[in-house]
Amino acid sequence: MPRKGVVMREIVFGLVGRGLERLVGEGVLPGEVLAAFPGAGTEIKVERPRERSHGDFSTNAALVLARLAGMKPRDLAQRLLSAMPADLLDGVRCELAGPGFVNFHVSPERLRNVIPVILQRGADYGHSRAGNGQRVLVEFVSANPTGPMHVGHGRGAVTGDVIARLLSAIGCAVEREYYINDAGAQIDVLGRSVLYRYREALGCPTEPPADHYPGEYVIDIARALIARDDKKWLATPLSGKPPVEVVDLAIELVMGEIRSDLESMAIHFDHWFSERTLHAEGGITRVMAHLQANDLIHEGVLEPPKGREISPEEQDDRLQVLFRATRFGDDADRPLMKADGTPTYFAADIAYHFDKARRGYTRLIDVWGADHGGYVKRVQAALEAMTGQKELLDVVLTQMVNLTQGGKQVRMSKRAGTFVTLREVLDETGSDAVRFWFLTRSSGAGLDFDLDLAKSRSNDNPVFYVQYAHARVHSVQNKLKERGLSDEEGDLARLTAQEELDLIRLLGMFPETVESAALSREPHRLTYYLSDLAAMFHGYYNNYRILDEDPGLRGARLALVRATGRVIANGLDLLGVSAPESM
RNA sequence: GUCCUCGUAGCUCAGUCGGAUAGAGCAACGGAUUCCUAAUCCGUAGGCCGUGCGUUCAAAUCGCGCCGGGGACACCA
Repeated sequence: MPRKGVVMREIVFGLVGRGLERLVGEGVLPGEVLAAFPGAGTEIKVERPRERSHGDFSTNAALVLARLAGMKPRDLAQRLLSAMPADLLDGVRCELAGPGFVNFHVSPERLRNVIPVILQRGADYGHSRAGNGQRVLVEFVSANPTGPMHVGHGRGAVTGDVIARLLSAIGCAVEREYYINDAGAQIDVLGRSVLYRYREALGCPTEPPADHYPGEYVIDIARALIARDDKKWLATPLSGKPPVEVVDLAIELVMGEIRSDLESMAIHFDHWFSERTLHAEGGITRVMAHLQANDLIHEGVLEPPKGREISPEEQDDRLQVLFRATRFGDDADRPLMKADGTPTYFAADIAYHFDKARRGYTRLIDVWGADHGGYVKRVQAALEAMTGQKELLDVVLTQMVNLTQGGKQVRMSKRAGTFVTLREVLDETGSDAVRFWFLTRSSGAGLDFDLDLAKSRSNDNPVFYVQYAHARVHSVQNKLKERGLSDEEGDLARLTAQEELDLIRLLGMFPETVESAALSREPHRLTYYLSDLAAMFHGYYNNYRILDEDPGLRGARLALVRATGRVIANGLDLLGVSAPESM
């Protein structure tokens, strides 16, 4: 009898692996085939067939290896079939199918085994060690401290946080980091914007600075500045660099808002990394020296941008310091120094990412808005230049969020200061709706967020749909007590209906869903899984009485229902969404 | 012009980094309620997977070329 807790998929991998070993031993196949299997480098796969009649698992091994063996695929498949060890075959029926697939049908007895496994492992079910203890740093949000978060930032926030949760679940050591761009030109703009509103509030208005942030929040900061410093800054000019004391207060207040928004969505960071520390601690000079020493910097003239017309006056023929990004696959060499002698944002970003690498993470993940997509190559290029490591950094890009209400689009414009903030949306719909909804699409696809639907208590609202499935699980159990029915262990063999076996199969796929969502950095896979699971459960619930009079059957169905509730709860937990027991 | 991204049912999108007869939700149409929450479910209909070539035993998936949408393209971040 196979051990409880061993995932079915692993057993099938074992079957195929041992079968191949034997064929190698018999000289049918060359030894190399074993080196790769079941790693990533092989074409040989064990997968879940779409078609149910094709079984629970299927392998293409014979199709892939037919040429190497000099045999027809079906003949090789037949050899593989007879080479598989009988001791692992308990409850698994294998057959040759199609052009040379070997299909594995798992018996109902074996399938049902997952129910006690889920109930035993509880909150741990779905967790694994597939991540192999890797140290991963996920950097996300990193919204500039120049204004409140908008919904687009929110999407990045949820995406990053759930990627981090998923990676933890598969056994990675994950840390979350927020990069604060608290140095640079946009911060000066913020400072001047505050001074402008400050003078306005004190009754000494001036012309607004050429570039300024129009939002209400700037006025709030100005008021706070008055409260703290009174008229101290009235004589300060609105051009040039604003005083540090003013800028720092502004950053502190804006970051306070951002932190509280994140807090409302239960997003916690391990590190808040300030760009200023890079400048202060010489990180940038270190990077420049390193690049210089490796002949990765040269002086050159920047090619004019291709996308727009450049007037002759605008044209810049100046020699400047460029990083040889083209050596690492980027389209152009990128500037490291501004005309005023200060480093570019890119230079700081190299230093920042190099700093991450030096902290010893085996993997870096950045979540950016899609509008920064053009930036991916150069940062990856720089990181490779600094560390010699390729593919250390994964960048996940999130597309825009369109807010709608009653079918009409809610217009957002940062320039006009009328954008709808994340805070407003959170107050309107709540964290659960926002978190779940932001993951109902792959991050690369645009997303419509319907404010009305997201807070509606209807089956059209995917959040409620899944949460309600969970609530139902508990509602049945309450009913059981209410009626004073006995809660016996039940006989799982009584679960013979097609719907029951399908539900059980789906429960068994939860761990691999978590794993694939984590490894591919695609949290939406989990969202889809939960919606499917909820749908299947609702269907089952509607067509079968859980609280049957027969205690044996009742107990079995209750176990299935509880296992389903467990999986939904675990899944929602990975999404950071609550699993209410009643609604 | 270059790079990124997307193109799948009327609409919004999945499709597990090549698998066997391409899925879901919404919308449309037809049903289910003396019953554990109808906040739910069941059924019908709907497709040249943008397009052409190529790679392969096998392509919605990979490569190249077009077509179309979105985004990014010098010392802003």
